[in-house]
Amino acid sequence: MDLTSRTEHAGHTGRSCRPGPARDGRPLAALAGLLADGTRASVCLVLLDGRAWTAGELARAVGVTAATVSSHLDKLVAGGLLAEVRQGRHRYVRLAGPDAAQLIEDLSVHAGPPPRPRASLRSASAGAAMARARTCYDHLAGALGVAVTDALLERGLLQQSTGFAVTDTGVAWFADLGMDLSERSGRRPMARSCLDWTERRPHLAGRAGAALCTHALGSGWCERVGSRRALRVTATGREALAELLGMDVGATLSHTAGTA
Amino acid sequence: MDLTSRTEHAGHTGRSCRPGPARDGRPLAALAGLLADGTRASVCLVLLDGRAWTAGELARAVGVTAATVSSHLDKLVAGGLLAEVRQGRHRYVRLAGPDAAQLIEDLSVHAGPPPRPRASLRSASAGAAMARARTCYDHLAGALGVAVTDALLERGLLQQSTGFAVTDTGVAWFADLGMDLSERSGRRPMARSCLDWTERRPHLAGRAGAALCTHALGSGWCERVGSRRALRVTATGREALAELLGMDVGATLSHTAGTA
DNA sequence: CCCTCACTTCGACGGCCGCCGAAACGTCCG
DNA sequence: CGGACGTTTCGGCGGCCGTCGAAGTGAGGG
Repeated sequence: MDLTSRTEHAGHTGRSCRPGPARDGRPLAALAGLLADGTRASVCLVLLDGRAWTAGELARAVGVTAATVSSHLDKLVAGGLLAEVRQGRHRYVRLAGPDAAQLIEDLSVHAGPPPRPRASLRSASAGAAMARARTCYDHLAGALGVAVTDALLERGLLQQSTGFAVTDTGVAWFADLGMDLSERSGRRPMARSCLDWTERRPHLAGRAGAALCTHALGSGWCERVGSRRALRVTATGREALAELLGMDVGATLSHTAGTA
Repeated sequence: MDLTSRTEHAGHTGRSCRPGPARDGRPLAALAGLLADGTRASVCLVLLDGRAWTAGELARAVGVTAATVSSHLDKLVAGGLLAEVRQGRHRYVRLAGPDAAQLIEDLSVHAGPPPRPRASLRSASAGAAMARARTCYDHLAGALGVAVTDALLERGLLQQSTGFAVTDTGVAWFADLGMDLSERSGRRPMARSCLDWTERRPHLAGRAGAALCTHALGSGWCERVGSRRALRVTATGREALAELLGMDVGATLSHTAGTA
């Protein structure tokens, strides 16, 4: 209530009140509050695979009642983090968009488990050890994502400054594979950097990352394993990655993380 | 009941029901929880000015008791978002670092007031209308920050791909002003893009942004107005910006936003 | 040495929120 | 049409948390 009066004050004059308008923190708090619950946070992390899940699936995945997850979904949808599609007696939800996915990713990184010292940062992307392949919302992640990104950088198809930028030759490379990166979709950048939890290294996201992931799945380079985010690189995928990017994808790709 | 039994099942075995370990959302929730309170969020937004505030100042700024703010500071410090320095009977707190500032900025943008249609995006950076100058953690923001960024881009000192990158000539330009950008401080990028609330346009942050802001304040280009984030461009600053960047900084800089 | 002041601790109040089981609602299917 | 199933609503329980005033702690200053 003290809070209320203060806000009325500052709220009406916009942001330009005298010495201490103290920009209202409630919108921020409302957004943060959506993720401030362990169950809701888990739901969002599960949805980072970029696909739509039904309410029941999510309930089982995070270990709560359908009733509980239902109310959580209400909040997440109302808060704009999730989008829903009702189909018959099913309620499908997915992340509202790349923005929401990015937000959750960012927070996850900051909240990350106490910065555990990594064994060998380099060896993780060194070919044989690249077991962990998966998707992150709509692009490739895990060791596979990092390795592909490294390969793109090495071949001059991608450039790293602050984030990533697709070079001219890179655009041509994508075009050769039937991916037109020029068409802008909303405000989404062509390339952007995404830091994931397991690798702690940036990998390619943005329109280019999404296109590459779609292509990888569509042309049989990778296939989903189980019902989650895990991927497996197929034989044709190994060939394609070797030919197109000079990557040496070991045979260890059969075991993937995140499933059993 | 089928559902029920399955849920008990999942509940007791932790969250590791077969197909999905369903990464634990609690770390994320804990971090989000820090900002999920209106008062704590307000405190963090106030601290975005990059300076250290005492507990009492913050209490007055956000309109709560000293006792209340004290407990909030405990949590924010424990959560790693704030750093504190005890000096005599004062407790100074500031944001823990650029990471924390960036996190709060990002969330603020997402939580931003319903995407209000901007009047004229371009005119806002057009010289005479650049009244709103301020700092954002440790770099220039507001219309001034955007205008300076635009000028840097126009002169080829900065390049925009996904984010920002300082060009070679840009590094030399900074060096001429006595700023050595080569020294890496931690993992902070040389240049990065920061999107602030008021302009809704990216401006220069990162090491280069911080160096420029420090230089602007140190060499008298700008001076703080009041006790908050607002800045005023001085006469010498106008000259310098005109000479070095060809900027036409109107005389309207005397009125600034955020103070009176 | 005492008074002031900034801050912290304590206790208590109140409210909000996540959780569940049970029951209701719709849809799909046989 | 009736039964199964996914989802939602409802009621109620329990716990956590933000808030304050009052008392306590400790540093500064006269």
